[in-house]
Amino acid sequence: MKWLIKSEPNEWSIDDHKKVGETIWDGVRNFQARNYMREMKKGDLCLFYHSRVQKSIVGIVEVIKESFPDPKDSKFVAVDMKYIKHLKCPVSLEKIKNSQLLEDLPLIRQSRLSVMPITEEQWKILMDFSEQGNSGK
DNA sequence: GCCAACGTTGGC
DNA sequence: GCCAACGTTGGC
Repeated sequence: MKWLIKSEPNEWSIDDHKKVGETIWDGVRNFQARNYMREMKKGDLCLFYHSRVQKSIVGIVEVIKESFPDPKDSKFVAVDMKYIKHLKCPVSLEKIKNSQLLEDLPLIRQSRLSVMPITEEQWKILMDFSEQGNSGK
């Protein structure tokens, strides 16, 4: 499956993730997001979204270890993620909103959800956007 | 920085 | 088990 995960770049950015390569993805404190994380499989790819400050999808990471109890709160779960790459051009929230093809993305529908599944079709559209440029910063 | 939306908590 | 109060997220 494919996913989209959010992070505030002030707290954890795609650049931080690039530096360390592989790291734990923890701190998710929402049951719906947790349930999605439990479904993540090794090898699944995730879009990395910067919330608040940049509001753009900026890169791709890969699940390298499936869900295990969050070390800080065992009611929730964490996974391990490996940095794959930055997108050629970030895909802004504005651009996603303007695309009718993506209006069903939970990112639009449910702005507070921090982990969400992405369909193959949505993934493909977003990959196209990331190649096109002029997506704004 | 504000505040709407929404998830969670806790008193009843 | 309901729902008001509270806390947090994240777009604007």
